[in-house]
Amino acid sequence: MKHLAQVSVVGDGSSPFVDNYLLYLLAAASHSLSAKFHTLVKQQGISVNEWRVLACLADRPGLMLTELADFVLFEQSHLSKVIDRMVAQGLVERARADDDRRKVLIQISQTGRDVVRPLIGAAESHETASAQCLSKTELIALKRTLNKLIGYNG
Amino acid sequence: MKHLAQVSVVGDGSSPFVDNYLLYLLAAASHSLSAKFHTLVKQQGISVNEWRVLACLADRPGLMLTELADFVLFEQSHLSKVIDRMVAQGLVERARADDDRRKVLIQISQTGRDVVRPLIGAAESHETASAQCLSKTELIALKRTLNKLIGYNG
DNA sequence: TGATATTATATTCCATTTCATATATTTAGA
DNA sequence: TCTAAATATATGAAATGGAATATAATATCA
Repeated sequence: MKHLAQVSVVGDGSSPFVDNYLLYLLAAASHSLSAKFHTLVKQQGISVNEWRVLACLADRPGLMLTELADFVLFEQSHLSKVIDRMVAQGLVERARADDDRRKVLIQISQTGRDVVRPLIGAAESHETASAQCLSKTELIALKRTLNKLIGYNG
Repeated sequence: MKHLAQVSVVGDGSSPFVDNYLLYLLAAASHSLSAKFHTLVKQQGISVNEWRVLACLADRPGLMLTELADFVLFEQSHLSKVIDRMVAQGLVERARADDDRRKVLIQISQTGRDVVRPLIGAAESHETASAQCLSKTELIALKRTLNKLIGYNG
């Protein structure tokens, strides 16, 4: 992505709006950092959506579908279809909750774990490489700030 | 979006991966900050894509299609279709460049300007509200850091 | 100049995603 | 308990998005 200009950091209401617009900067940063890693993921034969689901499930096996959807930032109906495909591939399994038979709990399979483990390693390397332009302090501050924003705008 | 846990800021390789993964935090922040504003945009009868195009064009009228696509983070073929719809709505116009008749320059129309102006105001208010949880210093540092990342991973 | 390569955009085909709604289960209240 | 409301997920139709490719214009170079 070509970022066409670096402009003032504090908005004064006059000059270009988008360049200093927080939502744009977040989207652009997310987009440009993702590009290379997503290419790598696809080369492993799994889609970006599948990677996201697997990475979340590696941390939190057995989330119900709606919780997982919130976590991976998908629409519920969308996740339901993504899970269809992943079940077909043997990456995850659906299970009904005992206490509430409406709930579908998503379990990562052994295959899923085998697929995701090396990708998590690759993601960590990629993060390190992508953030080479930041000091360790800056990176920590960035993450702290992003967490604040996420919590505040939940 | 429900952020399920706040975990350590520095990755130690053991505990949950995703919660401290930069790409996830960027995507999650982008997602949760966008939600309310995107609802507002749609209530004005324009799509999020149209808003993005108009906001960029307000700053940079007359970009060629590919440049605009890079800027708004769309695929070229996708933007071509979005522009079709926007031309039909009278929001923008296509013009061939004199110096190179392959190039299509996208011009924002007066209607487009009228539509986007109040939305830019709304976007500014929304940004201020969303970032209430940050100090002014933190917000400036965040934007500076995001710009660094965008530049480094261009 | 003529042939070839490159660049910019549009189009086609197909997968993905969303919106609205249906189905199933549970909860709350009369 | 019975009924209505609420919740969780799935499904179908329609819109959107992306990869590959077609078309058109320009650039390169023998």
